[in-house]
This record gives sequence, structure tokens and C-alpha cells, in this order.
Amino acid sequence: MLAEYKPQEIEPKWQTTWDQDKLFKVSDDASKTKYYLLEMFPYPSGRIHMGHVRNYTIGDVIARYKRMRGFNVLHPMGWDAFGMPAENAAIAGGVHPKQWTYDNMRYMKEQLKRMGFSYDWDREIATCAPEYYKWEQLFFIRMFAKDLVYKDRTYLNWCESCKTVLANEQVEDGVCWRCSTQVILKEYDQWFFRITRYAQELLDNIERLKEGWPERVLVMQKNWIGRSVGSLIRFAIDGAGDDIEVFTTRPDTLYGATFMSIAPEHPLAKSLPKGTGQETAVKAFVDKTLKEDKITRTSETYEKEGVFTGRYCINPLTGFKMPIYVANFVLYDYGTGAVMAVPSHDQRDFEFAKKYGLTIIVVIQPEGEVLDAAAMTEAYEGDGVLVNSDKHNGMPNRQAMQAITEHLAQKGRGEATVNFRLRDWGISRQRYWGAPIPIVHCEKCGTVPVKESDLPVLLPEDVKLTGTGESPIAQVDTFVNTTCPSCGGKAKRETDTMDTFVESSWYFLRYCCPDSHDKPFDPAALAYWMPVDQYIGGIEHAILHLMYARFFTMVLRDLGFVAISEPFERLYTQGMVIKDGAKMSKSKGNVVDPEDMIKRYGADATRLFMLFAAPPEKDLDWSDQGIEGTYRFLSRLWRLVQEIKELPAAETETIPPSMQDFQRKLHQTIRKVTEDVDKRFRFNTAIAAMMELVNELYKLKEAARAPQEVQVMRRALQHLLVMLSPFVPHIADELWEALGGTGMLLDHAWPEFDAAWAEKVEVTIAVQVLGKVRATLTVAVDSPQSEVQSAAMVEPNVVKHIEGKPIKKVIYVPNKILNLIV
RNA sequence: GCCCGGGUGGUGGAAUUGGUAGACACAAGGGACUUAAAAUCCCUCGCCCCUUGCGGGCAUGCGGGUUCAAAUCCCGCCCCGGGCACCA
Repeated sequence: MLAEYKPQEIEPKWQTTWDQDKLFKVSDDASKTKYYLLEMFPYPSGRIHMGHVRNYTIGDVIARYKRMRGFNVLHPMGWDAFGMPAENAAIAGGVHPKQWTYDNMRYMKEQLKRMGFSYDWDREIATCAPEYYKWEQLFFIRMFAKDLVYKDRTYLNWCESCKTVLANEQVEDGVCWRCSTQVILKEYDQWFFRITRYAQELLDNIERLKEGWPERVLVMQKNWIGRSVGSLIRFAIDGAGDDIEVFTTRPDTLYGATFMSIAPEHPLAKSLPKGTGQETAVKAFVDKTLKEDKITRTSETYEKEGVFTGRYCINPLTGFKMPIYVANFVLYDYGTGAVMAVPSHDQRDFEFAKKYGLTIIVVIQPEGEVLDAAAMTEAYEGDGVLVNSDKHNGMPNRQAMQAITEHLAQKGRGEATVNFRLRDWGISRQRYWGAPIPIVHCEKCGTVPVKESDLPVLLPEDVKLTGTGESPIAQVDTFVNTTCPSCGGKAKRETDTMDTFVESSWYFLRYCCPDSHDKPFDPAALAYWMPVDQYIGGIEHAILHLMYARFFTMVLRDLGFVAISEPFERLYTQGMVIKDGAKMSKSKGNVVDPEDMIKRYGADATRLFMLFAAPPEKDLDWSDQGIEGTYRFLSRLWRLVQEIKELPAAETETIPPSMQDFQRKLHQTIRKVTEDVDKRFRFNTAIAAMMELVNELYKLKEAARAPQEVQVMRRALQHLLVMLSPFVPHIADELWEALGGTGMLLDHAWPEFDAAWAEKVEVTIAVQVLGKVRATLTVAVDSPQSEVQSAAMVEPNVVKHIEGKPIKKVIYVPNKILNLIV
């Protein structure tokens, strides 16, 4: 053993040993209880960053702990390898995205190994590999057959100068990030996954997830799904055969609907004004509004504007001729993209009506008040009784919701319905570095899926990436030109690729059986490993990724591939790593490279600092001095072991009286660490407890030198090393060996505490007078009130504050507090 | 704007969930060792007040409230962060 702690020497040594021993290899073993621990896989951006280090360190502690607890732990790692940055790198530096991605994966894998993470690398997957995405293409085809995939028109960000579609991220303040041209919305045909078909199940299952998911994630998902009960109402367009459909949660206000507002994206915004003389005005308004982003448009302070389409629709109850407006605040994505406007009872409609001089009719009268449409300064959105509502007059509005809906149903003008805020998932991307959508467009047969036996549809490698123009694959003739799977005639391939969220929606299933070649999954492996017992990742994924993964699992279940409905039993969301109060980013220049930390302080000190500096769910403020502190602790531990190793010890089980307090401390520490790790993932306090134990040992080392005493310290050190091993595996194995231990600690059992030793024998009770602490008493645990009270009554400071006044009331909380009320 | 979190010493945090606020660290200051430095070890360390020994007051973003007792529960503000559907 080295005299000095040199992580640069011991860490590579143990990493090689673990590798050679295949220590992290795991196989399906029905005789053992499985534990599937998953961390969100990284995008291969080039190097691992502190966020990865944090996420994977948290995961590694749990994986190693569970393994030491006897579980058969699946702890895999892979790469979310498709995505925009690879293309951007290609545009900037001329490296092919594939080359760039694989280089990055190779480098980052080495980095992860240098951190000492216990991954079974035999299960490594990369989503950009054809043997991965071919299954995704298979799922697409099966989903297509079940009508879970469809094509629809939608709007995309378009840069007229670059002639290309832009991601939201590529639009900054409404202009293109590359050339600063004003971005416009352009209509496109896009592929969608019908996630809305699962809206109710996604919502219902939230109940089941309450046990293991953070409350706030579930609340966010619930709000995202946004179920609301209401009515679907059809308004006939005056002088035309068709209707405008509207979803409303307030059918009770229908008698007061005096105009109609439709979204600028609504197809009727184009067709209605034709021949009314309003065509030019409407088009100008639509064009202008589509340049504004959605966050602005939904703002409460946003100026509500609109333009008359020149057409009317008919209120089905009153026959009122409602002018149809295109309004900037109506969202095409929500409900039906059209809103019946009731200015008296909706604030936005009220403002709009005032601005354009539209009719306001009060139909709900609050209790004990008479609203006057002419005098109102704002809409009344509360409950009340119906007025101006024909046969529904006098009815409480809550009751009227149902009554009016039924009335409409009889007239064939509407029905009760449930609306979800959740929208279908647009998965088309006009990009190169993604999984090709396995569809062929045939002039004769239309849209035809590729034959399953022809999968995978390989992504062509010979492409030109310029960052401008249409999708790069569209220019690869050998890819585009094909034959129709149905009629054999000439056809063209779909050139959109899939959203990379699709790959990350099912990767956890593939880890269970990465070698399955004839089918996507081996049912026996899935039956053994799924669901994931613990999933760990950033809170920023609370909605999209987690919702998509849940949805995909339900789809794969209905396609017969998996037997479960929810993929993640428990979820833990870790906080971000920040420095100087801001998220680490290149532009802010506050990035700390984990590589430098490994070189200077070693992987163990880096891991330990990550775990010690904050509880995992909170944001972690990186501090260069902080890591020095954890490095110092490890050096201290190193010296302690070396010194105690040299002291003569007696082979005995007895605890000498001089060591009984320490023995108690040891078992209390084991209990504390076990509970913190097992129940709460509170690694920071677990580490603090172990630091305290080391401090105790340092004190004892000076005083206790009898062989029997040394023996107690040695055993304590061994327990400590076992407990430290999930946190700092390299130094733990090294010191374990130095103390004469055999094997590697990952194969060692986690220590059990002895309840008798862990019990407290004494407690300190705070004595309060009128709620203020005036003294503390150290008494035997569970002392009766009478005993504590009489001891308290003779405390000088207590006597002083009672001032001879009579005691009116005594509150006694055993082992905690005695409060005297005078 | 909407949805969801957070705010405790000079700093990161602790207080296992209504019961002694500040564990464990970092930084800072003082001391020991050393020719010297580094390393290491020891001590002090929320703010204010009386010289007073074991003392008193104030303190958990701000303002109210409930309670014998509030960082913790309730109401109203302020500030910071995450997400908002094509970043992953």
C-alpha cells in the first residue's frame, strides 16, 4: 500500500481489475430478486459534463448498494445518438454526423469508465445503429396499421432565406439563429402519433405512480394532459352547408354567445372570407399573427385583436347572427380552434367585444346583484342564475350546463364531451440524422408502409449537409426513388426522419435483451427485468420524455410486445449542476470539466463531492474549494487506515467498557447511513454521518491503544469501508485490501446494525419556560415526566424565569421537550 | 402569460416532517509543528447587547395569522429556477 493517497494510481488499477473480473456483468437469474436501475442515457455531445457525472454518480451509489443488498442489479448504459448537434457539427466542421457521433461515444465511454461507474457495457446500445432503429420502424408500421399514426397539416418555423425548417430552439426572438431573417410559419404535412387516444389512461395511471414518483412531476403531467369536461357545440354557418364546431366548458352561457372567434390557423380563416370583400384584410391579419410566438399570444396582457371574416354563424338557441372573427388569442391547438364568444362572461371576449363594438348580453346573474351589460367594466365569470335564456331562465348555471347540453343534443347541435389539452405528438423532422420513417409514396397506391421484411430502411450515408434547403435525404436520389411495396411501380420514399424522442421512448426495454436479433424483445427477459425499478434523471424531463415513454409502453403493450403498462416504477429527479448561480454553459464561461477534476482529485473525490454538496433533488452549486474538502477527507481516511493497521490488535469479540460509547456511535452510524441511502437517497447526510465516525476514530486513536480497543476500531473501519464503497469504490477496495479483506466490496454484504447498540441510552431535553429554552437536561431515555420536571425545577436559569409564579400548564414531549407555562 | 418547484450564517447545506435552528463541510481568523513553505493537528466562528461565569435580545426572502411551541401549517406579497409540445 502506498504511503500517500494517490487516486491517479489506484483508480485505473481497480477499474482494470473490475473490468477483467467482469464484475458488472449481469444475467437473467430467476433465483435472485431483480433490480433494474436506470439513469437517463446521454446525448453523445462530445464529453461528459457535470450534469452527467451527478446523475450517474447518484445511480451508481444505488446500483452498488442494491447489489450489496443481494439484488440482481441491471445497470445499463447507452447513447441517445440521433439529434441536431451532430448535424450542426457536420455543417460547421465537415465531419460526417455518424463519424462525429461514434467518436464522441467512444470518448465518453472511456470517461464514464474513469468515473468507476458499474455499468454492464455488454448491454450498450446506440439508437443510431440500424439494429436499433429497425425495430422502431417496425413499431411505426404496426402503429400505422392500428391507426396510431396519421398525417396532418401543421405549421412549422420556416426561414425564407435559408429555405429550411427551424426547430423552436433555432428561433431566437422570432428570427433565424443563423441569418437573423424573420421566421414565418409554413404549412406542412407531418406525421403524428395518436397519443391523445391514451390521454385517459395516461391520466388514470398517475394514481398508480403516486407511490414512487415525485408529486410535482405527477402534477405537471396531470396539468399537461389537461382533462376538462364540457360540450361540443355545432354552429351553422349562415348561407353555407357546413358548421363550426366549438368546445366549451361553459355551455350554460350559450344564450349569451354573440360572436365567434376562430384561430388564424383554422382552415375556415382561409375559406370563409372568399367573396365577402374581407379576404385581403383577413389574410394580412393572419400573416401578421402567425409571426408571433405562442407564449406572447397566450399572455394575459397581450392586445386582443381580430378581423371580421365577413361571414356569420347562427346561435343554435337564440338564432342570433354571430359575426365570425379571426382572433389572435385563439389557439388552433386547443379544443377545436374556434371559440364561441360570450363577452358578458369571459374576460377575453369582453375586451374583444368592447374593442370592436359587438353585442353584449348578460345571461348569468350573480346572487343579489343585477348586471347591466352596458355598465359592465369586466366580464362576470362566476356562478349565478340564468337570465335572458328563454326556457332555461331561473336555473342555476351549474345545472344549466347539463340541461342546455341535453337540449342541444335533441336538436342535433351538440353533445357532452371530454376535451384534453394534450395534443398528438408530431414526430416528423426534416432532418438527416434520425431514423427514416418507413413509408413509401406511390402515385397509384398512395401512402404505403414498407414491408416488414425489407426493414431496416437504412439512412443513406452519402449526403451533403449545408444547413440550408430542404431535408438532405430528399436530395439522395438512390434513397428517394424506390418501388411501391404494394404494386411494384415507381414510388418515392418518405424523407422525414423521426423525432429523437421516439428512440428514447423505448430504449429501456432494449437493455433487457440487446442481443435479440429476430424480434425487438425477448419476452422472457422483459418478464424478468421490467418494469424499471428506479429511474433517475433531470427534472427538465418531467413532462415530455416521461410522458412519451409512458405512452410508448402502452402502445407496445397493445401491439403485443410488452406485458406491462407503466415503464418506471419509481422516479427520482435530480437537480441541475450550477456554478456562480447559473446553469453551466459555454456561453457563460462557467463550465467545469469533469475530466480536469478526475485528473486532479480523482474520480472518488469528484463522486463524493457531488453527493455531499447537496441532496440529490436540489440544484448543486459547484465549488472548487468544496471538492478539495472531500479530497482531504479521503486522504484523512487513508492515513487513518494506515495508522490503525500498524497498531497491535487482539483477536476478540468483546467490547471493552472504554469503547462502548464508540460502539454505539458505530451502530447508530450504520443505521443512519442505511436509512439515508435506502429510504431517502439522502447521500449528503449519510456522508456527513460517516465523516463524524472518522472524526471519532481520530480522537480515539490518540487515547485508545490497548489491543482490545484497537480491535474495535479495526472492525469499525471495516464496516465503514463497506458503507463507503458505493460512494467511493476505488479507495474503498484499496483500503479494504490493505486491512486484510478479501475480494471486492461490491460482492460484500452491506452491514447490519445491532438494534441494541444503536439504541440511544441518554437524551438531551430542552426545558422551556413559556416556549423559550432556558436550560437543557441530559437524562436517561424515556425518563418519566415527573423525574424530568423535578430536575428542571432546580435549574437556576429555569427558577429565575419562573420568578415564583404558579405553573399553569406543563407540556411534556418525551425525549424532546418540557415546556412550563406560568 | 400558463403549469411546477425553491428561498436557512460569509458559502454549500442540516434540522427524518410542529418540539434545543445552524449537524457535516467550505471559507475566514488565531495557535502548534517547520529554517521556511506546503501538508497536518488544535481552537474560534449567525447578528446584536451588558465587562460580567453558567446571561439577555433578535434571527430561516418580506408582511400577517394559527399554536404552549412554526424553517416546518394557513393567507397575501417579493425574488430566483425548471417546463411550455421541433434542444435532448
